[in-house]
Amino acid sequence: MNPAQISSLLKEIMQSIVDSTPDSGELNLADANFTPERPKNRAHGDWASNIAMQFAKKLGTNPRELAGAITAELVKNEGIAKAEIAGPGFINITLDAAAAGAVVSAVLAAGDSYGTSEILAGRRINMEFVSANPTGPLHLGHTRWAALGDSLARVLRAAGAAVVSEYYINDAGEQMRKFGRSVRAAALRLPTPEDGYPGEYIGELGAVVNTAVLDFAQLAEADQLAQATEIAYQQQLSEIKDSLKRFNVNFDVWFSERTMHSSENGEPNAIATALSRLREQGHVYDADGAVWVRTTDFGDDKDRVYQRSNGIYTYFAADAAYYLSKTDRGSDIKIYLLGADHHGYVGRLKAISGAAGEDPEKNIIALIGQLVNLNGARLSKRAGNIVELNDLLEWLGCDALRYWLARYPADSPLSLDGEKLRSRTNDNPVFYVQYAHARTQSVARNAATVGLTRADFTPELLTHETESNLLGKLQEYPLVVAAAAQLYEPHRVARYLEELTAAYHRWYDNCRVLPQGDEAPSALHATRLCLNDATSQVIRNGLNLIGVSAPERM
RNA sequence: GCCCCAGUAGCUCAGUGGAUAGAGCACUUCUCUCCUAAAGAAGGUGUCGUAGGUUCGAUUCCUAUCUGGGGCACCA
Repeated sequence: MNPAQISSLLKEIMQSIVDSTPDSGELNLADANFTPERPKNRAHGDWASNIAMQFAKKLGTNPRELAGAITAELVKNEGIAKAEIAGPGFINITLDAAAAGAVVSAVLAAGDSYGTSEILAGRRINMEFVSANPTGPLHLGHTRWAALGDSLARVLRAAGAAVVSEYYINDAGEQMRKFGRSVRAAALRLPTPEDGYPGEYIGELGAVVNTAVLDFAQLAEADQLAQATEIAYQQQLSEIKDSLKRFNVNFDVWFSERTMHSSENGEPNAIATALSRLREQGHVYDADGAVWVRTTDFGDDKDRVYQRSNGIYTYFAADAAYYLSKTDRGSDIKIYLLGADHHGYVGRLKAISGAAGEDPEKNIIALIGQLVNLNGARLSKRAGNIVELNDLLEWLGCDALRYWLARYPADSPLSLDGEKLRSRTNDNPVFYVQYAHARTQSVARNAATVGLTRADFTPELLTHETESNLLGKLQEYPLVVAAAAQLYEPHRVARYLEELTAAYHRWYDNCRVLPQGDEAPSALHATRLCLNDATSQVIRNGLNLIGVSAPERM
């Protein structure tokens, strides 16, 4: 019996109580939450519900009395060993061992899909994250969003949403020109221009340009700039893609800002088209020679300039056109993962959404995250401690880095501690979790060598306290994935895995799976082997959601 | 000035309105002739920043306030 089944059972019972109570016509059960919780305290049973407290007042009774009526019905059901009233009106449900053990076969039958659901089915979600300028390598500042975004995309998909993950490439505008000038200078061995990009990688890109273009120095300056910009851009972008690939981060769409500036056959480009759309909606006005959008109508601090008095579109214009493009390409919900230093963005984005006739509160989800520290030191160019993603991967490995970045809520400050991430103890949770998986695999391998099979699965034999705990954890997994998806909080999966593997390790120490010595294999051994395998499966599924490998040996 | 985020154990941090607020680390002890000891067991910590409010019930929601971080361009 799983939480979903208990939930519908509770709902059924409540409905019949409501139906038989006079003057309860306005009571709406649809809004109530019937999903039981896993109590912290084992003495409170396997599952607990607070619905009696939610409804007592509305039914003109007190919580304990209502709970009594509900428990009387509950115990009539097969699989429920006990249903008790506790405290102010909690209902504590204890399952019999067979009903609790049924989760094992459910997990094994579902395999990789255990934990997936359809709760977000029909949602079309666009997720934009990282979106670093293609003018330099990815560094620590980008890695948190890469890890979090990719994990969230996986979690949302597991909940049934249609997700497009997207990287916006700022390949137009002043930063690109600056980049081009810097690379040209490097290729010609000239000093870095004022306001140019520093860094060794610029020199390397200059070398790439010289290799690609014969007699680069002989070209006219305009051609040099054009070639240097283009070649360095392509090179840098492909390096970014490589880094993200090594980081196990996938993007479905690489969206080039340039495509919105260009047009075919004299048609207006996407940015101009977006402007006329906004103008038709009546949100655009002209003042001081510039073109403005009245974003204050939609809660922004101040109106924003769309096209400057010199005719050049602002960055905001590209953002607006890009936003509309996401809608046009079929996404209802747009998720943005932004650093705290960009949260000023959000007001503008919501204003665009409102101006386009959407509901900003529903169509935009802005996840604002705190920046990452390294060994306690703030990251800054001045301090010279910008660390490239590639270096971090080399130093710490993809698994440790991704796990660490995924286990904290985005809005929580986060510090990377190199020593800790390299350590192989409880200090470093990724090893703890991965080790548990390796253990499950080792048990399964040994079972094969002693000829233990899974045929005699007998769930009612799983009666040890540590078994009951472990079963409860396995049962919880789908709830955790669903909550992580609905709250956009992938870190819940990581935290859950730490609890699950702790339960596994305790069980492992208390309940031996394999027969010892000359002992003949029994149904208990077989049943425990199944529990071992089910745990293994759930650890794998969870690690996959956060993009971390599940090693078979360590 | 306005806006966003954080404040929970000595440290790093969990905690979608519920029962005695939890992990890990650090400290002290135990447990491997037998499935991976990268593990497990035992030992004690809290004015949940402060003050009000909302209700059966608040670390969680609201208001005020203190402290720390970040943000408020015809920059990109």
